[in-house]
Amino acid sequence: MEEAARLLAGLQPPAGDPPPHRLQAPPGPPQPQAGPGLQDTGDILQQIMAITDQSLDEAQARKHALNCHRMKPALFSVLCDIKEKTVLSIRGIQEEDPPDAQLMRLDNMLLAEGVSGPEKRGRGGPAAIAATSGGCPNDNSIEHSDYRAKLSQIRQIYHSELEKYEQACSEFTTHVMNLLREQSRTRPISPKEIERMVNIIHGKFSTIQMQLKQSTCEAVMILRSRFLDARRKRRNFSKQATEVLNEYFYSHLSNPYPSEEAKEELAKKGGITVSQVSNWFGNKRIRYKKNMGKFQEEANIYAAKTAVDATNVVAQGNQASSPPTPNSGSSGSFKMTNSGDSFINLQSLTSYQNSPVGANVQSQMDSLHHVIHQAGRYDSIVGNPLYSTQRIDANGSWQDATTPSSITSPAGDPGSINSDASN
DNA sequence: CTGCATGATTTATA
DNA sequence: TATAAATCATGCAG
Repeated sequence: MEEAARLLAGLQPPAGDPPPHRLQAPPGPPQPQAGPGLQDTGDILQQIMAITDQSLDEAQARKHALNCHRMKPALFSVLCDIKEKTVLSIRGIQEEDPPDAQLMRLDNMLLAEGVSGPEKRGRGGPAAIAATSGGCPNDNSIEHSDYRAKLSQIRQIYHSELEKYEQACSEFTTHVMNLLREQSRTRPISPKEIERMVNIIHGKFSTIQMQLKQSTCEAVMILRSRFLDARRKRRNFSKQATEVLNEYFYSHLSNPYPSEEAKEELAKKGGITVSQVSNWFGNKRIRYKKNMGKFQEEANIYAAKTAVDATNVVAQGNQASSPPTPNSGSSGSFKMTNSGDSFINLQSLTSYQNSPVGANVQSQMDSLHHVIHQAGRYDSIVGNPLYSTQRIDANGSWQDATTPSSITSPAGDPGSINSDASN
């Protein structure tokens, strides 16, 4: 065995030669100082090298021949010997695992975005498209479904790629394992080494997988940012949403601050989000206050509408259909007592109802109040926002306390405060 | 193209 | 933290 080792040592490539490139052994003569045993070993090696060039059957036959070669056990033990020495140095290279933090981050993000993990098909695919193309006029949901459709597209690609990688990985692993098992008959390969090789392969493939995850994450991020940008692009609310919001606004003109529950209700009815409701009321309050003349017609329409509705509802004895009114009754800053004779008229108008006074009556009073105001003074004060302003001002409710002059001054020019629309 | 309408965002304030 | 006020940026009718 020792002799064989020495012989083999003579076959080692020269120092400068990169060892892995010797698969196709040059058919040149053996080493110059070749001895008799060396010739045999060289032959064997050469045959091994040439095995790739052979046809499969031929290769099989040659392999068999090699296995039966008289020098084979000696060569095998030499290889075992060499291996024993090199395996130690290989051990040290082994452990290099901890790029897991990033992988975890990617995994978490993909999970959070719904790309990986269980599929939740609430309204992602064709169903959502059908719903939006049908009756639902909600622009928001159109964008929403668009976003979801794109996301599910990403998800699909991700999963198919992942599957492909996994399949390729397992195929390759199986292939390598078979190869190694096969080769273990001619050279010493322990099961542990096979396992190690498998791990290496898995490592390589998981690197690819991580790249896939990374690019998927990037795609999702881009999609998200685009979606958010698109959301920033203003889209007008549906008629339904505007209707619902205006109804609430004008029927709660004395205190147009919907509670959280009311906002949710409105959001649901209008098919928009709660924060959109908040935005809308913020905009509406400020714009209404700034130029009431502009809104008078609208106010009339909605006030009359809701007043009629509420009256009908109350007449039927059903009080539950109106959204809860914050500060209804005597609570809050709203003071009805200052609103003058029209309020008294309003009281007499509404007093025919025998139902208990509650939110509905409050809203009716708001609505009717507005109508009465318009009916009484319309011909003389049409378009003058100061009239309505006074009413709100007199109620001491939600007028701007910091700029009372523009509201209370009877000679104020409505155009002068209409600065909002000028930009 | 222009000007107004309008939803969203930003900033200040209580 | 909710709201007022200012501002931004787009939608849309004329």
